[in-house]
Amino acid sequence: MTAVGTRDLIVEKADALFYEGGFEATSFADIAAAVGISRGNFYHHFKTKDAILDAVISRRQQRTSEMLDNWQAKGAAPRDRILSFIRLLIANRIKIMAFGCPVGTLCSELAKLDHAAQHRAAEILGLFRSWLTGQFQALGIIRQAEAHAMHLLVWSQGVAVIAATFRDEAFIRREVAGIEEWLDELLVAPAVEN
Amino acid sequence: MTAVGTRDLIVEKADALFYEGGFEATSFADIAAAVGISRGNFYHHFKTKDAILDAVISRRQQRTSEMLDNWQAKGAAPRDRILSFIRLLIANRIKIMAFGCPVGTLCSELAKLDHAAQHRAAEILGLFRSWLTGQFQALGIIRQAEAHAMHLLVWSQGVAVIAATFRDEAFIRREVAGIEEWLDELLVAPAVEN
DNA sequence: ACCAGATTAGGACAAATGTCCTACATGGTC
DNA sequence: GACCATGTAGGACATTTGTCCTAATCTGGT
Repeated sequence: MTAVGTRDLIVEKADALFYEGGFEATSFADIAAAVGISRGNFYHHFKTKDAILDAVISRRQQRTSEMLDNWQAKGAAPRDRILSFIRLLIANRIKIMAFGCPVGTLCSELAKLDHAAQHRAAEILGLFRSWLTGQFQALGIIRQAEAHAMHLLVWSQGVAVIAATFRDEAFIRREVAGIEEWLDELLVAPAVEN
Repeated sequence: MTAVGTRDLIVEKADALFYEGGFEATSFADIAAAVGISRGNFYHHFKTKDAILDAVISRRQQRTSEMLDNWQAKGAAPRDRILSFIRLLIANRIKIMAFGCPVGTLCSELAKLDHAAQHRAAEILGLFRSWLTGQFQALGIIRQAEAHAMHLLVWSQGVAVIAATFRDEAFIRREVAGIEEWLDELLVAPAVEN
């Protein structure tokens, strides 16, 4: 009926609530209140809480893919594409300082819960991993491409955890500058290293 | 009565359960079952769940302090002390691959819950931060000591998150080798950088 | 032998949880 | 106007949650 279906609205609100409060701590009632529908009505759209989580993960996978495709389509140099990834930390710094990385914290929580969906959540980080690997390969860095991609994931996830712990914006900017410096040093390194 | 008091046993078991399952997802019943006492008996030792969390955090603070003091007392070179910190990732790799870093994941969860104890949990990471800063200073690296300490925290937290997500032990070893390399490059850098 | 305090088991309690059912409203199709 | 699929509200349901009470048991000191 509505321009955006109720189902999509549920997934959108659930995504935000899972991010800001955690999956386990978010109840059906919380989501229903955020969407503005009755608790019972939920059952029509999602049979279980896990089904909502599944939809939330699918939505994140799709959005991530779209974002990466957009960066890819812009025709920018691979270096600039990698910088787009790094600067997500700056662009989302307010929420990161409050709740950490939406993907990293979800993966951590689902790992602890030993939840069936943990591998699907990990795939989101896998999308970044593959895409970053591709960027390094496009730069002629073949042998170490995957390791560099993993290192960027490590660095950004670490910044997110520490940023949420100490709530220090200057720290984020310092680390991001450090990542960019690291990247530029990589790109002028002799080809034999790659 | 027992060699180790019931209260201590509760804190110990709660600590493990919070780590392996998360604070929110762990119930009184879970802890009682792990300790082997009745649910009601809990109230005698801890009035609320938050009180248990408080005791767990205190215990972790104390254990962390003891560990850092031990490393300090061993008379090793600051470089070796820093290596002890880094190699925690190797020593605890099995649990880290399953549940992440006990401190980092706790801080992340409490941040999301906006829990009153989140700052006390952050103090545990603060202990590492101060201690690492002291090691760099002992190495004559003054101006950048704090930044280097923060960077080590970032790196190790990032490794923990990614290790728990992808469950890859070889990756952990590769990153730890990278951290050690980074450290050694730091220590041969011209003093003007410090 | 006795007692006071500490410790324990068992369960009560209201509130919240995820799940599920039924009845009503709405809007489009024959 | 009759019909049907879809969406919605309200609430039932058993279970679990954190919290709290009471009564029994244990222990160490006198």
